[in-house]
Amino acid sequence: MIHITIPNFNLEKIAQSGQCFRWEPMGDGAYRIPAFGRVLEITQVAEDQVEARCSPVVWRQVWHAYFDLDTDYGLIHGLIPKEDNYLAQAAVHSQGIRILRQPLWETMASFIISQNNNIPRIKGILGRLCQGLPSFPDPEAIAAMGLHALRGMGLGYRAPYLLETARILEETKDIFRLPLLSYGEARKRLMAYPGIGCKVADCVCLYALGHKEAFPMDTWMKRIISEHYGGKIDSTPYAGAEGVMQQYMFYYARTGKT
DNA sequence: TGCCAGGCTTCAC
DNA sequence: GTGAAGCATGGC
Repeated sequence: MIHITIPNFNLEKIAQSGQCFRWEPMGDGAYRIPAFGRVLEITQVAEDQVEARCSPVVWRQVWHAYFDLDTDYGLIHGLIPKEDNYLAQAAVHSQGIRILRQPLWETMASFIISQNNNIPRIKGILGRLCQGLPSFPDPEAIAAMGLHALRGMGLGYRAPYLLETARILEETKDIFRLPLLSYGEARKRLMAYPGIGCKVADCVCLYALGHKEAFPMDTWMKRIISEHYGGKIDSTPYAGAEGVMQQYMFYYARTGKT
């Protein structure tokens, strides 16, 4: 068990921020977090303080990057223009959220499944997909499940998207290439996969590849921009951190009071 | 019950 | 290049 103090770190907010779908709440601020073939048990014990059930070495080698601990979120908050009231409020409300750096394939699969879907149902599908498995099924395992089984898990019309993407990923070995690409290159390459358009590609770029300039444009963001920014948002003041601001606005719109 | 969900593909035009 | 239809499913 290790005790760690981290500025801008709130497990519950991250859990509800819509970027991860397989965290298991254990009560009293504790979560079981599966990633990279491991499971981390971690508890929020105070503001910006957690206790994690792992060794310091594993924390440093695995979870440090997962929780994006090299990024100074205080610095990012400072980029918000004073006159941008909505974003300023969203950032205050969302303080503690970090952009996770999650496994690439799981993120691709999760956001293919997320399209035109709601979060409780996404979690249900992913839970069934991992049922009885020690970790998230790799592309080969998904391909082996076949269309019928995937449909049986509730993927609907997304089943062939996931199946084809799994097959192509196996062939291309893109799992090793995508992390080496720039944001623009990675986005373009991702969009060549069936079931991955600009929004899902941006989610993968942001939540798996660490490209914080990615700004996933979903129905919530479109509504926010329409209602609070006159239909067009200027993100140049916080260039390079667009994805973080997007996350704040998304979380605020979903959980904040009106 | 009907609407909607962290959209994408296809097909007009 | 832009716009609209169609898509499976179940949470609310």
